[in-house]
Amino acid sequence: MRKIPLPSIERLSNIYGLLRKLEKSGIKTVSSAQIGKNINATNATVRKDISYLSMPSVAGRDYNVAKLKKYIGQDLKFFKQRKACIIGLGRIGTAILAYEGFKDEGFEIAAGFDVSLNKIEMIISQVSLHLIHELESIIRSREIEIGIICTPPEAAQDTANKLLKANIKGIINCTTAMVSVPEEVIIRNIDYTGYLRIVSALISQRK
Amino acid sequence: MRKIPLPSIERLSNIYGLLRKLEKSGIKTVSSAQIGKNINATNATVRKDISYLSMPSVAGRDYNVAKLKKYIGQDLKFFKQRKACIIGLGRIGTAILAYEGFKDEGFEIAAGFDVSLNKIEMIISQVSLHLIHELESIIRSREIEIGIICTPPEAAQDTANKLLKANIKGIINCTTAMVSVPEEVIIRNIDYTGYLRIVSALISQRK
DNA sequence: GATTGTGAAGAACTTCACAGCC
DNA sequence: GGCTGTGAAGTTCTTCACAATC
Repeated sequence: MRKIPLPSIERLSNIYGLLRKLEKSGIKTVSSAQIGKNINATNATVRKDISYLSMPSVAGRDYNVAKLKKYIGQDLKFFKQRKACIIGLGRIGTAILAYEGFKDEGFEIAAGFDVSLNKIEMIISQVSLHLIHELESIIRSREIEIGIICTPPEAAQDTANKLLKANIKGIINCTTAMVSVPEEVIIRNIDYTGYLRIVSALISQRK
Repeated sequence: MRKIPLPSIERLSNIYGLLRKLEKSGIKTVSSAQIGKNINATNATVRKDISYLSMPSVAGRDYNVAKLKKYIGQDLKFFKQRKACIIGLGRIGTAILAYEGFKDEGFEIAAGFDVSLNKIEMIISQVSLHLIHELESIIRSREIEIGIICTPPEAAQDTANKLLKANIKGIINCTTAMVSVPEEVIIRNIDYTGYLRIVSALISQRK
């Protein structure tokens, strides 16, 4: 298996999500064109993406949903359960905390952190909640790989630094602040304002 | 001004967000390297991005924060106030509804929609809330350009179709479902599970 | 010395186009 | 006929490298 281009990894991740849904609704086969329509890509792009996988080829007919899902899962290591934690238990943090769907997808929210003892005591959750100063030791002891930052924007970089110290492998930054990390740490930003800006800019360009 | 590449538009949007923060903290100038560090890009990329703007060039010294911000805002049309609406008033929908920061960024949440009359009556918000069947008429009459889908995933495509019928220009899809739209409509997905997957896949590739 | 600006080179990604398969 | 698989072509994006500026 050669190195998969980054955009292909992102699309394959999306295709994987699509295949899960198709499987649940009992659909057995799917074409590159159908996949493309769902993930907003061309059929050629989809086929190329799939060609990076180690899946043995059966040209000429639609993809077998279960098989394709298996190979994406295998090559992108989705079968390995990963642990994440949430830092900052405001509205967004608690919304993510309450979401039940992660487990089913192979992710476990293994801890939540906040600076406020009050919040930690008040919030009802299956997830164990802790004060921020316990962050490093808990991440290390529970082998948490991904940190989801939901703090106020002012605290974002500081939180990221704490995560880096605990040797985190990936960060999802849900604040409006930009956070900088060393090149080897994976980071994605989920910033509603940022998305509104990008959509707005693209709307302008269209005309 | 020539056509700006899409990745450049995304980065310029982020740079704009950064400049806003720098301006607020009283910082007057910034270098391409500093910007790059904040948005996770190289200095060359940052300079290239900026070169697409209509800003007159002053080689040799750091960028003037206010001036750069002005030109990005002008060229990407951030000064035009845009209206958005939220469809689906669950946890995420109401969290976005409650967020105060959009107005300050030139975005107005001009309406919220849900299928449940109970929710519409119970939720306390400055934003006017309506039943879903009013979607099209309100989008048209209030000139809403962007729809933020926060419904359960099963309802996502259906909601998108309704938005398309109302001639929406951009969609931010916050469900785990993939939504397909015609090419001329801008769409971005904010899917926590999807981001976890992508981060997870990239962590695997790193090793 | 440190910075920007930018044509040109290079790298990465997408699409084409058609052989091969069902 | 409609599908996949893929080398090759084409396109887009990023980085280099260095002149110009402060």
